[in-house]
Amino acid sequence: MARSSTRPTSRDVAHAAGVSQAAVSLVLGDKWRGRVSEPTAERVRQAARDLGYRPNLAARNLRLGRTRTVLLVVPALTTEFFAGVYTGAARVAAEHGFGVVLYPSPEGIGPARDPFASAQAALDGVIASSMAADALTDIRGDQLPLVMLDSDPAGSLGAATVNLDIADGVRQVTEHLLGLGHRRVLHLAADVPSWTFDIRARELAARMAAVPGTEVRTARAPISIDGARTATEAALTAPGPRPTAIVCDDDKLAAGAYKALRRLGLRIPDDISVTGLDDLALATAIDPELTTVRLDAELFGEHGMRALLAVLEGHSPDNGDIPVQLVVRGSTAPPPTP
Amino acid sequence: MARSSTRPTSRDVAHAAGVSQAAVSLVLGDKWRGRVSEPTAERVRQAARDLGYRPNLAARNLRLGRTRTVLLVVPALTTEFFAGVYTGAARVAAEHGFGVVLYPSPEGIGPARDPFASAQAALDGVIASSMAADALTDIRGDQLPLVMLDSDPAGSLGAATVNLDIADGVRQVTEHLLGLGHRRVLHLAADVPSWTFDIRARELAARMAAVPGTEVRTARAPISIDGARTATEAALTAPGPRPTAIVCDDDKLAAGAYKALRRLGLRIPDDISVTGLDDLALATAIDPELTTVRLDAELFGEHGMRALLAVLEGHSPDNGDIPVQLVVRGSTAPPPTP
DNA sequence: GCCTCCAAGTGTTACGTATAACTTCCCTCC
DNA sequence: GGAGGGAAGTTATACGTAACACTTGGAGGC
Repeated sequence: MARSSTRPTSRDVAHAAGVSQAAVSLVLGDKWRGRVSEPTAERVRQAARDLGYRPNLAARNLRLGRTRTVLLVVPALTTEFFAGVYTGAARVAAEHGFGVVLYPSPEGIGPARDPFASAQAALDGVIASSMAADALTDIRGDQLPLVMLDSDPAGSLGAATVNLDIADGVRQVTEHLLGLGHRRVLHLAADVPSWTFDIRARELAARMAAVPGTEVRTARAPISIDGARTATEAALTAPGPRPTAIVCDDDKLAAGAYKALRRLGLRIPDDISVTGLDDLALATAIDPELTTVRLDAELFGEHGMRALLAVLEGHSPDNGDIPVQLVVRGSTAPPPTP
Repeated sequence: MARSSTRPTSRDVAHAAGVSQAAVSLVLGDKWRGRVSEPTAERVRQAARDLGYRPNLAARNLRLGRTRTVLLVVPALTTEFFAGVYTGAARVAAEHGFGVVLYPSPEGIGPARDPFASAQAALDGVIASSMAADALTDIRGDQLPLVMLDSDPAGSLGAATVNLDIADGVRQVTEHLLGLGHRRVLHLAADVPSWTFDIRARELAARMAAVPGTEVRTARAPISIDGARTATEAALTAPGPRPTAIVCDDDKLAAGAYKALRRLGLRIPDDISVTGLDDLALATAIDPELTTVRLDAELFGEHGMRALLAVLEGHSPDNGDIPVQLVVRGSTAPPPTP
């Protein structure tokens, strides 16, 4: 049969179909109406099929000077949420003929390796989570179009930002707890420097401060179940009146709080209420099911991709935070009557 | 806002350093010892730094005819486990100057879109989970080197396979339960056609059949907490003697079983024991903590990558299943005395 | 003084593709 | 019967890089 070992090129297809390489490019690129006759086009397509021809992407990318490929930089840890982000981004990308390549910034210690060295695909642009901020310096070095997810609009050096309306989520949580009668709250905060966590603390403090006689204490923990358990135990065994509710920066922290409370013999929600943020699968796996804020990860990814496409086309993306929704489940109730 | 309209090329660097493009290529490619003097080399490096030069990967890939990039095809659903697989594979890849690109096969209905169209990077090889098997036909069409993860060695059409020793994990679970005195077991099976699940059923049945007076019933559920809850409730309210233990195909199914048992008013492990498989974060978030089989996802990824590198170099990879380890926690105990 | 050898480069080419510019042939219209 | 025009292609080129083959200017050997 044909020459083996090496992949067939468009020239091989051309030879097999008895036409020039240019004709093959026209036909397979779907730009042949009025330039190549239908029978000839069919002959080319048949030859391509017979040879199992696949265009060489490196060559195409070089020729076109663009790759229709975009990099999504995400933290390696919180995988469930960012799987949703990827799904949404990839869907929108596919609609526009783009591909998405993931760069999970390694969760080990130390700064992320250069994402461009690691994700060796040639790229048109980058979407980056602010939680993978250690990779950011590398990225800014390049002049690649960049969209930041959940990043401080003021501190993003001119990059476009797409944000979930976390502040509103925290507002909903706070109103919910205040409405139930809670006044002493423990804030179980993620021990990760990131704007998206800063904003939680700020909003919670502001909302609570607006009501007289309230108090917010803060405990910091790494984002892991064990870390959260330890921090919660320490906070609750400290002197002073016990909080009647724990507001957690995310669902994983809430799962850790559950374990601490169980150890301390406190019942949820009778003795103490707990809230999360994310609405992961975890939230309905634990008992009682967690009152939390649902973040629509896929919608987040879709908006991120759309923003990047806008930047690539020279428009400025339309901002506007993505709404989030409180989901009330069994982990919150009025505080115990003393 | 110096919109440098085009990215600098190696020719620009050459011009800035007063040398030829070839010299730039030699210096930056680290192949210059004895070919370029040290002062000149330093001038080139400085010019590259000044201009912010980054080699065009499309051009390099085209020239070299290889990309040092590998595709990892994973199912979009079970993200935590495959995050670990990615981490391990990426670590080994980096040691050999390779990059890894993820293709999470879309979890929607219908066959996966062509991964090569979607992950538009040019590729040297592919590692694919058998759980993303719907993408497999596309892959086999190409002649790309392929390594399958957790796939039937006999049915993989000659592709190399790397497998966890799931059979041994199930054996350990079964011995554990038999040792505690359990004789009637419910197998909560994943309703997903995949060799890795088939093997669980086969091994469980074989081990139980070796002991007289035992019985295995099977319930099938999609891999979701709600699906597992429904299936478990149905199985436990069916007529006949109630099983004293539930063996789940993975941890997520076990979480669903927990919810069903709580609804039915059955205590774990006093009334009924439960086991999982994976050892996700979920396993220690639920109460009581889950007895399960720890799969070392990172080690799995490392072995997969090593196997692919071997194939790329023309060797045949050394097979041998990856060991797994039973982790006994609070969800298993002797059956209740009647 | 001539040959050889080596260091330190330069000139050139090919990788596979997409497309602008050109050619050829044939048909139509005045 | 010549001008014009469209259909159906082909030829030629550039994208940015890596590497082979070649040049040049001395230093050293005999």
